[in-house]
Formats: sequence, C-alpha cells, structure tokens
Amino acid sequence: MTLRSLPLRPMFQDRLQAQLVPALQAAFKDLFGHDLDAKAIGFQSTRPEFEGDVTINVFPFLKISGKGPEQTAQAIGEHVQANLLIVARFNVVKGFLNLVVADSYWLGFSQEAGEKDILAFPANGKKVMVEYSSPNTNKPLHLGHMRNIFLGHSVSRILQSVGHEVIRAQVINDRGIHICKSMVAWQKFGKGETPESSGLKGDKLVGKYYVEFDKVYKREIEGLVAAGKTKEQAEKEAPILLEAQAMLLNWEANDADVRALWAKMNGWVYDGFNATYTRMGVEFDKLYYESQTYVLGKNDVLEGLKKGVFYEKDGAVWVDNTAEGLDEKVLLRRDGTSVYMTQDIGTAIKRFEEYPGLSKLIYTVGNEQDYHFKVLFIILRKLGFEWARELFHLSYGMVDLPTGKMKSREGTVVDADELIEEVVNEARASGEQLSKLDEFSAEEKTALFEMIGLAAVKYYLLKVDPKKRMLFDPAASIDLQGHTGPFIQYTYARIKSLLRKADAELSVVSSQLSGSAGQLRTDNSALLPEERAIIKLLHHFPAVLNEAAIKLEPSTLANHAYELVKAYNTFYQTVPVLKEDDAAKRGFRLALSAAVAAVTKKAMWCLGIEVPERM
RNA sequence: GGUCCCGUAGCUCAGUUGGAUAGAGCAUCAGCCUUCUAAGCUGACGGUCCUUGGUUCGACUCCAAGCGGGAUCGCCA
Repeated sequence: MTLRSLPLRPMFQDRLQAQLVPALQAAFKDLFGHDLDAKAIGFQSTRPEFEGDVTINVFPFLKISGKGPEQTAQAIGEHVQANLLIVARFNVVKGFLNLVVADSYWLGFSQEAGEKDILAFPANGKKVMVEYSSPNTNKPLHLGHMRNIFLGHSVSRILQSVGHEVIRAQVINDRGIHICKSMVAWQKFGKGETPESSGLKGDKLVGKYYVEFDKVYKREIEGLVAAGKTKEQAEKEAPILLEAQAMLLNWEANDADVRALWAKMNGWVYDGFNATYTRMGVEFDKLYYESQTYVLGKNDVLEGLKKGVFYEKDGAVWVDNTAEGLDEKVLLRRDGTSVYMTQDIGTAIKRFEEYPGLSKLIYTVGNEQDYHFKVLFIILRKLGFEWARELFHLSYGMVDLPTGKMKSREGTVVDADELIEEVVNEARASGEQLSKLDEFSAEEKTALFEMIGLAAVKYYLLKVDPKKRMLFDPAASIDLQGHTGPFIQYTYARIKSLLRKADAELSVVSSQLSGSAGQLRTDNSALLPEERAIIKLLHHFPAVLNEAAIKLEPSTLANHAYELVKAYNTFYQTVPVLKEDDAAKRGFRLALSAAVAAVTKKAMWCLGIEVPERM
C-alpha cells in the first residue's frame, strides 16, 4: 500500500513561500543564469539559536553557483534582501542562509488571522468515504475500537476541513458464528434476561452471554478430552458449538424464530453501541449491515472467472497474485460459498455504484489486515475497476497494555464505557479541588468533566502516529497535565477568559482588534519573540492541516496544536495583554490571542475534541 | 521458513523532501501565584538515535547484512 494516489492537494505553498520562491528564482537567474526549480528549494524554519525565520540550505546549489557555500549564500541573501521587501535582513552561517522576515509581514498575517479562518479551505467537490469502527455485534466496544473510532472520525473531519465532502460509514458485522454463540448461550442460560430486567447495557448483556458460551465450550472440551478425544476433535465436536453452528444454518435458512431472536439481541447491542457513540461524540452517515451485504461479491467473482482473471482448481475459484509477490487465494469455496474476501469485493463495488462520484474510499482497519487489503485492492484492479487505485487502507497499529497484549479470552480487554467513565471521574476528582469552578452549577460541572475526560482519552490515542503500535498506559491516559488534551482545552479557556474580560473592561475590543496590527506595522521592532513564535506557528498551521489530510495523520495536527498552545502559555505568562498601556499593542495581543483560540478550536474539532469556554 | 512493520533520554512519544549542537511530556530535583485562570510558567538532570558496514560535502533519516520485538501467510472472519 502506498500513499501514491493520496495527495489531494499535491503541493502546499504557504503564503510566505509564495513570495520567496519567485524572489529566489530571480536571484538564481540574475546571479548564476540558472532557472531554478521551485521544488529544489528546501525551506526550513531557522533554529532558535540563530537569528532568522526561514533558512535555506545552499549546499545543493554549489554546483550551480560555482562558488563556496558562504559566498553563494551571501550573494543570494543580498539579492533577495534588495528585491523583496519582506526580507528585512539575513545572515550566513556555514552553508545556511538565514532570512529574517520583516515584522510588517508577520503583522499583516496576524491581522488576517484575526479576521478570518486561516484554516478554511474551499470546497473541492470531491466525495470521500471513510469507513471506521466496524464492530462485531457479540460484544461491547473496547480500547482497540476506540483507537479505530477516534482515528476514523478525526480523519473524516480533517478531510472535511480541507474541502471534501465526506461520508462516514460503519460496517456492522451483525451475522455469523459469533452472534450465534451469544444467542445460543442466552437461549440456554438467559432465563429471558433483558437489558431492562438486568439493568445491563444491551451490548454488555449480549457480551455476557458470549463469555458464558466460551466458558461452557471450554468445559465441554475438557470433558471430551477426559473421555478420550483429542483436543482437536473435542474443539470440533463440543455440543454447544454444534448448536451454534446449527443456529447459523437456521439463520441462513431464514428460520423465523432464529431471525426473531437475532433481531432482538442485535437490537440490544445497537442501543448499547449508540449510547457509547453518543457519549464519544462520533457519528455515521451510512450503515452497512453484513447480513445484507454478505451475499455480495459472488457474481463478481464468477464474472472474473469468465474473463479469465481468476481460475478454477479443485472445484474452488482462485486468484493468483504470485506475480505481485503475494500468494494464491481462494475466493469461492468448492461448495460455491463465499469467503470474507468475496464479500469485500462485492461491497466495494456496491459502494461505488451507490456513490457514483466517489473519489476515494478509506478503510480504517488495524494493521493485522494489511495483507488482506493488499490482496483486495489488487483483485479489484485486476477486475478492471478504475477506482481501485483510489482505495486506501488506513492501517493503524495495535494498542498494547503495560501488561502486554489485550486478549478478550483472558479478560484483559479495556472496556470503552468503563475507560470513559474512569477518565471522566478523574477529571471530576481534580476539577473539584479547584476553587475556580465554584460558580459552576452541577450540570455545568458534569458537562465540563465529560468534555475534559473525553479530551484526555481521545488526545492520548490520537497524538501518536497511527501507523505505529502504541502503549496504553492507564495512568498516563487520565493525566490532565503536560502533553494532553485537557492542557490544550485549558489554554483555550484561558484565552476566552481573557477576551471576556477585555470585552467587559475595555468594551472596545472589537474596534481595537482590527487595525491594531496595521498601526504597529510601521514599527519594525514591534514584535516580541514570544509574539513572533506564536505567529509563526499560526502561519504554519494551514500547511500542517493539509499534511494531515494528505497523510491521514491526525497526530500531526495534534502535535502542532500542542506546540501552539505551549507557545501561547509562555507568551501569556511573560507578556502583559490587558495590562499593556499602549492601546495598539494591547489590541494586537488580544487579536493574536483570539486567533490562537480560533485555530485551536478548529484543530481540536478536527480531532473530534470539544473545547470549553471556561474551566 | 516467506512477506511486511517497528527499534530515538529511566518511561511514553516528536523529529518535514538527507542538513547546523537530535526535541517534548511524564518521572526526579530547584525556583515562580496580594498581579490577565498555577489544569500554568522557568530552569536542572537525562542520548552509543539497536549493531556493523555502505552511499556523500553531510545520515536518526537512504541502501545492505545482523540482532531484538511484533503482525501476517486458512476452502476463518
């Protein structure tokens, strides 16, 4: 799987580079008679220990200039400074040309950032489907689902932010042997228990019987082994398993009783899932039920067989991917029934039929299925579907616990509802100690702690590169300090408080905000380092959002949001805002604060995280 | 065994297309609230970027081999 087909906005040039590139090209033309390719210029931000904002490394250009690094950098620097007003001065260190961008440029940008949404991208008319969550209906959602759900949800919002129309899709694996196991166990041992009678959430109740099934199954295996069967035989012949298998056959034969039980228990599960989704703040536009799609694909495979894309062996239909470095794979069993792959072929085709303009389909699925999707995409390409190149497996790493891998059989899974409850309680525990929340009503507090707790878990799961396997440390995940979601929320609330106070005390903020940057623009030493740092991070944000959209990496955005609020906190703690006497400076700092708040809110929205007005 | 992914501070993670003295958070230690929200800020401590070769002006980054960890390779889903 490559990102080859992913770039949705291939090159992102920020507004500063848009001015620097032509100036540099002109310099190369004038100085060395060379037409410089824009892509050859490597911009980097200047390291803090040197003066400057943008650094250009001239080593790659020595052949063009025919001079040493210092002379080359010096010559380019002089030319650019002379011809581009926004370059105030420059310095050369070894082969590095450090350009100092004039305050006037930063002030101009700040003004823009205060007045409009710098993260707004125009709609591009492209339609993208993002599939995520995809639970089985036999047990509750757990930590593994949480990484999936938050990742998929965030990616869908990021794509939406850069101008796509996004369809959020959930596949619900509502049929199969797993749900039959829960059904059999409930029938045998449930005594008519319901969510109402037990007080259990529907998904928890059904999950309870799935566990119950497994217990009985294991006991039966032990009994059979004691009676002289081999383990393998016992695993196949345990009566309760045979019952579940029989039930699956009855389900497929449309047996009315089985279907009714199935509908009832799935209904409980959906109520449970929906409660969890609502609390998580995630949503879906389109639901695909496996019970309705599992028959798909068979005809497509048969057609492929006719076309010679597939072949027959031992009565089964195969695909040969050895040329692609993969293996051969069965698509239809000897008895003519489908495998999982067949179904995925069919549903992909169906989705592109349903959404004719669909330009991309993203599957948010764990990396243990890397091979499966590789094969799926190759097959669809072989079947001749143009859109097959627009399929993407958003593959993410497993979530490990400090105790090792999560295993449902060993009861080491972290339940989603319980985890959320825990982290919300933690937010409450630390929040209640702060006197500043005294004026909050009970309802306001509850809403706030909910918001903070969810931010903690979501941010914890999203700040790590999705491709990488990550460790879930329960203690760290409920942390509200440092590199966390609540820290970002706190900074936002801090700014909002400042702005409220400004409004009340000055009552002229809005008129001061716009124009104040303009007033400062004539003074070239107006900007403090703390202000400059914030402005540069704001300036970089659209490129970061774009990158997050191209790479489908919320972590990029999460980390940049953290850097921004960190820089803001430093500013806040060292530079007076309301206490500044100079009205222009005060207005400028307020506008800058407002811009940080707006960008932070948008970035957090892209992560699926809400921010409070006070905390 | 084949294929794929990963290895950066005590722990968890960043690190742009190869660039200057590799950065954060947590933990530990030391400071900062009669002053705009201390869920904050400042500083200290902390590194064989798994190892060895190679490519080059330059490698945490690219290539090869090795070591360590994981995933996957079913007429399962």
